[in-house]
Amino acid sequence: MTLASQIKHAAADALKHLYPEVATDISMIGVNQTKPEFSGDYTIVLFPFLKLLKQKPDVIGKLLGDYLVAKTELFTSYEIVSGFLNLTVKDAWWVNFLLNHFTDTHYGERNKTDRRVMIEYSSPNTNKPLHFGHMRNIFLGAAMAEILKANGNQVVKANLINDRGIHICKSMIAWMKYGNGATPEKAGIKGDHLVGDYYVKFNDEYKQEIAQLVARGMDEKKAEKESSIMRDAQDLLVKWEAGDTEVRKLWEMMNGWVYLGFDESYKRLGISFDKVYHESETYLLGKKIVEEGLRKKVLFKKEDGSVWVDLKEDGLDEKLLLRGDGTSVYMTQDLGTAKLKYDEFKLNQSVYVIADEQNYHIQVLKLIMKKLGEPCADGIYHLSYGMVELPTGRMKSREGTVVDADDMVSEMINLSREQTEQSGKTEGFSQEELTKLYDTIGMGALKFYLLRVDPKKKMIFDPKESIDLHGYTATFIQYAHARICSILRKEKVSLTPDCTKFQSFVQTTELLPLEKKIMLALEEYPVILSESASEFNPSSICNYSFQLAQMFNTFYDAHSISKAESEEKKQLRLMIIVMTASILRHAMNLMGIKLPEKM
RNA sequence: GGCCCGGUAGCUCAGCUGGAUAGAGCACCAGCCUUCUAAGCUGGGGGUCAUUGGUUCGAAUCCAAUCCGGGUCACCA
Repeated sequence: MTLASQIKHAAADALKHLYPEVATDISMIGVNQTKPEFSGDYTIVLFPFLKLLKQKPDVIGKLLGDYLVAKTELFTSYEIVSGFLNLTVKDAWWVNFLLNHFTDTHYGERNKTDRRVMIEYSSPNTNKPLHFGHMRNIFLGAAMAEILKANGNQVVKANLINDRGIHICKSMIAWMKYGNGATPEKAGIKGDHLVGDYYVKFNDEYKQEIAQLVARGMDEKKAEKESSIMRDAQDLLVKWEAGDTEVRKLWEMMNGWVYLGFDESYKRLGISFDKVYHESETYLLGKKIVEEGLRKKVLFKKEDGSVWVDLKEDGLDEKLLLRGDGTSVYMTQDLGTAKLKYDEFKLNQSVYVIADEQNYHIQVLKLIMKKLGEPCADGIYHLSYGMVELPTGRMKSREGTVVDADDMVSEMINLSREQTEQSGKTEGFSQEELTKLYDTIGMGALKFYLLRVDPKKKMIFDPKESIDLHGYTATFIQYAHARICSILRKEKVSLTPDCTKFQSFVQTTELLPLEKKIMLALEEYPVILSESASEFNPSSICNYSFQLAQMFNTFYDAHSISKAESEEKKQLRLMIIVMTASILRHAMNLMGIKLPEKM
């Protein structure tokens, strides 16, 4: 149990003893960290009790404070300041806490349970390379997977590849018309980029054709339908659905190029999946569910043969589930995949990392599953995140106005190299070590940049401004960690000392405010970790890590560790920094960010 | 128009289960390297927490209305 909740319970017990005739409730007790301008560690707010206990805050505070100091082993003293009871925790408690946990490299984690969670993320289309927005999705998914694991869940990381549909046919048509048999090898570029270029090419040609038709006096709507290149793409989709061997062969070849490109990008980003679904393999499954729904009369058929669900009583509209010609729509395949995931892995929860523009879609998906009586319905959770936009507005692959993921990674690694060289910190590293270091710093900065913001908020990224390596960044945390490692190296203390070391430590001198401040933060980590899981928000861990690193840096400047005032202080501080480094490593590992021992 | 999300310092964001004088980073100004890594530290200026009303001992936080921005409401995915 955390210290804050121990205090809460102690206070609840105290109130029961002091006011046995009044029914006090633990939920009334607010325990916060004491503001730095007052003395004390934790504060109990007294105002909520005034009415109930019919006494002044000073009276209640004195009774409560006296009781807590006398009857618990937690506190040395208290102070009442205008309705706030500030409690000072015994130094011995902190020292004991430190001795018990400073070598625990899994501090804050919860025990494994049987709870099974799938988290689906990335889920790319195979007609274009990954861009900056996809990276937010990917890092969010990967970080949440690790955070959920650390909180005891069994996690399956899944990727659903959107490998069929009209958008892929567009790239194929453009390649056939203008490609002259180009391949990634011949062109010397990654397959996903090559295919993406033809997707852009298609749209350029499409727009031109429409412009020409409109110039000849056709209205725009009609022109969009009459466009020959669009018709070609639609014909291609029909052939694909019919299983035309030539079309399937081309489709397989071009998708193959894209997969190789994706694999390379994923590898560079340090991302992996336990299970990969392809929409081409799952899109038919939904039809069965729809037929079942028709039998159960949950769904209905219109005259033209199309199948619908009526969501009016839920405040929504009618939603199409199957076209008149019997082909499936986006929702159809999602119904199928949702059930497939559930049946295959017996999930308690199925998390979808998808941009907030699809809030409505997922809401409807969940609702339909519920109406159909599918048990997977309750477990569906949409981790909805805001889009990454450019200062000029949304990124559009079609128009080629995107920040490319591969380019961004290269730029970040370059930037970290430049800054390292500039500050003359390359000494003592081999070329190989430097390459690794630049990757660690560059990728760390990139991941942190995208994870430090609350997922549900949209972000604006200006490509003209490079991502900073100072201030609220991964670099800052990495630097603090490297500093700690440097001290430990010199003191010949392992990053993960064996737990018997320091056990003979005895504390005789009072803890300094800065020492206690860091310990307070260390103690809080488990709460941060579990909240970030329940709220599906990695940014709170970024925030916490930055603050902890900042506290260390302040401490580092104010007090020496190697040359502490006494051997006792040195031992204490070594334990503090061992645990600080350990938590920073743990927290950043969840984000997929590595912390170097030297930089 | 209906529904959903957002609006906090010049910029990017924390804080939101109501609590003490609203916090960081960037940028700007002034200091700090013969002493454990200055990718750092200390201090300073900078705020009508979109607006108005309500709830109460107390509101950035809860409620209502309004304004602004975005998303969505396809036989696209």
